[in-house]
Amino acid sequence: MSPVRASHTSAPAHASGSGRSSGRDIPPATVARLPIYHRVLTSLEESGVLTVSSDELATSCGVSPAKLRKDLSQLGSYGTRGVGYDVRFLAYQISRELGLMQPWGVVVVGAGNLGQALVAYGGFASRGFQVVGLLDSHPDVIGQVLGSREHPIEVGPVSALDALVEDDRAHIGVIATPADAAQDVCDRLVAAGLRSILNFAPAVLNVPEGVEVRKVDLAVELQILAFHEQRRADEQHPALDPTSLGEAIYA
Amino acid sequence: MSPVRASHTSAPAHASGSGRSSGRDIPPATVARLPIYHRVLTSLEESGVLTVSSDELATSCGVSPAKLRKDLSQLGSYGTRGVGYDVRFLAYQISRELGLMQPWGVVVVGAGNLGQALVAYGGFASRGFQVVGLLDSHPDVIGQVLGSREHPIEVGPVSALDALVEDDRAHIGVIATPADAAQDVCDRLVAAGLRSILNFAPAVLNVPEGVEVRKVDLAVELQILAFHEQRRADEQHPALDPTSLGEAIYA
DNA sequence: TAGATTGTTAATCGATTAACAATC
DNA sequence: TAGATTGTTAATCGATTAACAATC
Repeated sequence: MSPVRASHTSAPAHASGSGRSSGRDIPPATVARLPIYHRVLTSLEESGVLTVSSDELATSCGVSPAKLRKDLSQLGSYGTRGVGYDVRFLAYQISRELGLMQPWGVVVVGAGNLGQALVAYGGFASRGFQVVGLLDSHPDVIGQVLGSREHPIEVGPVSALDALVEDDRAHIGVIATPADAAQDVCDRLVAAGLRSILNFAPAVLNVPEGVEVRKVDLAVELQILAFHEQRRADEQHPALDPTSLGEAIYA
Repeated sequence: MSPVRASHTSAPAHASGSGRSSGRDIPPATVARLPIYHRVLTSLEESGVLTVSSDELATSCGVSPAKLRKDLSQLGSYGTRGVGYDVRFLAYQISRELGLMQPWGVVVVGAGNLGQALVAYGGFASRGFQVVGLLDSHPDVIGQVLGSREHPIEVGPVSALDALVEDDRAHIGVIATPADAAQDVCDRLVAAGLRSILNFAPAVLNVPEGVEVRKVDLAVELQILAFHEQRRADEQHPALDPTSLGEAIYA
């Protein structure tokens, strides 16, 4: 059985051009949307849908048809004028572009509430990512078996990092520690050889050139929502701006 | 004791111009960075730092000095040429702009792994957000007491939503359900009157005009990292592109 | 052929950057 | 006054959008 990467068996005959995805240098904004397209396409595929137009797919993905077509055109000409896109083929091309043809190993550092929830969540395994390590520095938690019933995992020491990377088991590092430990953990991840980091800690990370850091920050998201929430309140009571609020209330 | 919003006691004498923040219509990209500036400023304030230059603050926030100054200038002229920014005053102005002068109530729907981790996390309360409800539709979990030791919370039925919004206790809705329940929960949140939603479910939400939805998606973040990870692998083995990989390996 | 839909172009919009005049 | 640093301007860059020629 040859690896999936090598076989283009799922590509229909109208596959255009090179196997190597054409465009090169895909805009970051496009890359950030590809996972959505991929998920919706996978879902359509499971529903037995064979073809979609850019209009239909765009609606399902919550983007404009123009944006969708522009994005997809970055990957190549995978649609058929007058017909639309072959669901299965397009899903395949996007998964190839995203690097989903192979499973990536994820090591989570920090086995607190968040780390535990992440490994128990199932969100990793379901999309082709495998949790290859759950590490913590606290002696009390090391050795505990956490994770889900299907994917139990024993908490290891942070010192296990190097071996995981060395053996090509870990490819992506996830920081799920408190903020004050984040930079130190980040430095260890980079020192171990990782170049892809997902940071859940509310901290700004310093990384050398070439390291890709994505950040997920609950407080930031809530504060952005608070901003809009306040805007709405302001609009409904335009007179009650902070300068005059005191007088307005206590007049 | 008058409400904090009404008193500008913390503003130093050099406060320029109106109490109402000047610029209006702050660019979304700027709004998204304000929480970072605010957090770093708060941290500086706690360290007893009185003044920062845009260069120092920018470095701490991981942005360029030009971008920082541009962002801050959207709020007003809160700096002093030749000196820098008064840490306390700037933190105050940003918190006012972000709507952090008042506590916002957050209702979390979905008391599974993720929902539990969120309410136990402490990330809410620490930044002026209060979890006013943890709701679920599953009879087994309703009534359970979850959350942290400091902030225990009983799981309630989803039907409790309307009262929470009606009583002005809930302002932001968080969706922590599986993907297939997300749209339904979203519809209920909107119907109950919420206009600010944070979605952790891997689903595209349809919302009416005027509703602000922020999305946090673990799988999306990981797939973006996978894309970069694959790019790096491609660069190191340029010959082993998918088209020729089979032959290359099995030659 | 007629109808449908893609892929691409050109225009617009917004965000970033660099440079510097204003000014503390 | 001299040195430092902001706030703003203008240039650049990237992303979005609308429109349509290409083509199935």
